[in-house]
Amino acid sequence: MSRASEDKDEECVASWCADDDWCTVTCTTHLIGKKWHPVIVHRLLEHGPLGFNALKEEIESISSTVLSNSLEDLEDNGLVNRAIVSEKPFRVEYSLTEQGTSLEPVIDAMDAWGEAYLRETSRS
Amino acid sequence: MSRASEDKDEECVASWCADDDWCTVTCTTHLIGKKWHPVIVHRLLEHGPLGFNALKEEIESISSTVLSNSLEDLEDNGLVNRAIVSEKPFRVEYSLTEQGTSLEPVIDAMDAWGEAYLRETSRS
DNA sequence: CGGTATCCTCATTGATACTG
DNA sequence: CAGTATCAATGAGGATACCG
Repeated sequence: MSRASEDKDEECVASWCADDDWCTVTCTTHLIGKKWHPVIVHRLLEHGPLGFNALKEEIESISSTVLSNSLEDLEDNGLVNRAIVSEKPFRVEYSLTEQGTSLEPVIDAMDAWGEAYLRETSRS
Repeated sequence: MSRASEDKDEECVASWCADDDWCTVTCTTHLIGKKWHPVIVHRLLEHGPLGFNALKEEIESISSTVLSNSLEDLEDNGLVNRAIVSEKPFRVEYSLTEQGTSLEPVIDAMDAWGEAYLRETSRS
């Protein structure tokens, strides 16, 4: 029952989102504002579909538990797709859905800004 | 001593940031990934300089404590400027620094994506 | 007005160990 | 390989009350 929680965010979206304009920003932060979410999306944008451990290697310093939880979260929100690509040697592949892929501008903007910020601050 | 913590992130930036590329995304999430940070920046981008309580009103449902902490955080990271504009009736104004203002593309992207996401999911 | 000081609760993170 | 189950530690978020 851990890999199915389709009941928690359908109405939640409506609840924490009033009709103001800032809710769109709040919405985004709720969906990808967790510590590792943007990084995961970034990785999938860069490398395409990845297996669980491959993804784990890419991110480095994330634990299985947290990666698992994060992926489930992203899956529930329709941003990431989980596909079983092989049964015998059991293999899965995580990839971005269309909605997940559409995050590219956001991630890119964050990427670019982070780079500029680091240049600014740690210029010695 | 609460309004001065200039020692905590100068080298911290270097510590959690290796030389990989993903650190730029991680960097951004560390700086504005907290729950209210993007909203605060969004508000300041929209309305320009605001006093403490004015900002609090704009955000709605944020407590003084959290707003205070968040602003201090943003200040420490050089994204927000705090100016005392009047002593007699004590008044301050929070505004974005240049670096804070440069977050506009990021916030805009989040804004746009959140809007699209909401359209997609809650289209009935 | 513009905050700070406490204190509390819950969420997130994570280490470790184990499973099919 | 691809996870899950537990449990411990931390920390963020927030209610309340009070101060200059």
